[in-house]
Amino acid sequence: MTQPSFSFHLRHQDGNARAGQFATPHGAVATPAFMPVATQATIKTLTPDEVVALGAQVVLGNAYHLYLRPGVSTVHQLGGLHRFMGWNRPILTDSGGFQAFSMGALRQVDDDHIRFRSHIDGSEHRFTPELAILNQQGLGADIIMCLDQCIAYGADRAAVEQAMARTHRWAQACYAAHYLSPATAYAATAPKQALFGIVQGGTFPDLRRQSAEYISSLPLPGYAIGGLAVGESKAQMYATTALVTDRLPADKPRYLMGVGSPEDLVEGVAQGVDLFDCALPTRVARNGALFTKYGRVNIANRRFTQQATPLEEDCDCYACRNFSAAYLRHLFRAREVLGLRLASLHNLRFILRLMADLRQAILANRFAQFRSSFHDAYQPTDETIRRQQKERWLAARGG
RNA sequence: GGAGGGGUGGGUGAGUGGUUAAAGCCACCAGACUGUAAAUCUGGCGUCCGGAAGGACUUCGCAGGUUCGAAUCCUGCCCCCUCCA
Repeated sequence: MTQPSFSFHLRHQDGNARAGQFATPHGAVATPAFMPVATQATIKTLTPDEVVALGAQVVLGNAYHLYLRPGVSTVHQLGGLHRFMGWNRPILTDSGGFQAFSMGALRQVDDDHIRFRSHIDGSEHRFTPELAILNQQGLGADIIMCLDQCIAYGADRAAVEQAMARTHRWAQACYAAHYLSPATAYAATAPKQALFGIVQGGTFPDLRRQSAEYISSLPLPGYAIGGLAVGESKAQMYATTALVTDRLPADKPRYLMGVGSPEDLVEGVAQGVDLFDCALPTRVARNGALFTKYGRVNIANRRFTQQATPLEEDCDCYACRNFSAAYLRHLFRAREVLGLRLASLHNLRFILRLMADLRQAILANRFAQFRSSFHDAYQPTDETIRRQQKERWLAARGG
């Protein structure tokens, strides 16, 4: 399917890391890029102007949440998602497949649909590939996603294979619905939307290979890697990412879904990923965890009580340019809403600046140096250290 | 002066003979969060040893007493609150 408005230009490659440009009807996205998450048509606590000022080029909305509330037709009648949320740049919507994974007891997955109960009022709904496409056409995002089945880490091979097979069938059905039978209620928006496919396969190398090959055989303008960052080790996640990007076409954007943390973004870029989205920076910000170049800190900790200087002296975010770490700590302890906003501004600025720095490093052919100096400074969290120790211990024990 | 009520771990507040180192909430101290059911969740919170399991010791205004055993019962003292005068 030829969609000239969605051209991807690979500007430069340094090792496997890529710097490119992805065109959409609402403007171009310089990659590698991070998409802040606006599940319910808002980056929680921030205005679109603020999000633009942070350096975001594209944001992610969620078709499942917006389908339940306020409803796809409502958004459509109000002029589409861009106008509804006051964001006139590119938007990507997720299909709702991930909610079938994350909402546990409320859903049931069958071969041709996902059935779920609304977390809002308990009412029953179902998504088929065709409905997932229809919903996303109604919302009108620039990039829409195939319905897929994300499966938990630790599931046995048969279950992972089954989920992968469904994902493949659904991808074919989504492709057909979006590109081959456009006579839907929202036919006018469809040509202005790029549909991305999603690779699944858990952490089984052969399944991932198989999935990457199948999904990339569909003539789509971009390909995503799903089902990662769901509990597997970072080593597995990075290895799986590398294995998949190796088999995706070089001339199309690659999108690693649901990633990530600063260190994961650097590693994703190193494996040749172009697009990322993640709730982590903003969610964690609202819970008081802030990124610094030396690692993550909890701003509510006692050690910040008297810190008159900003959390990061050389950070150019609004919070660090105007307030002391002690003030941020105070806002969190006092449960003031400004604390949530300042923390979100800081974390998103940290991530978006990181992406810009990665892009510059690639263009200057110094990605490897950037990567290693980043990791030298950025210390993993206590929990990550504990996990790595456990993995080493299990590996040693297993021989 | 009279009548009544009450003093519990940082705060509040359960507990009225053993299952109580003492509920719950708050505060405090940490940790987690990856295609957002999240301004949420988890752990710790008398002292000492221990990674933990666990163990030792000291606690319920103060001092005595009854009892195998007391935050809980008795006596005295100190302090606080309410109402009446």
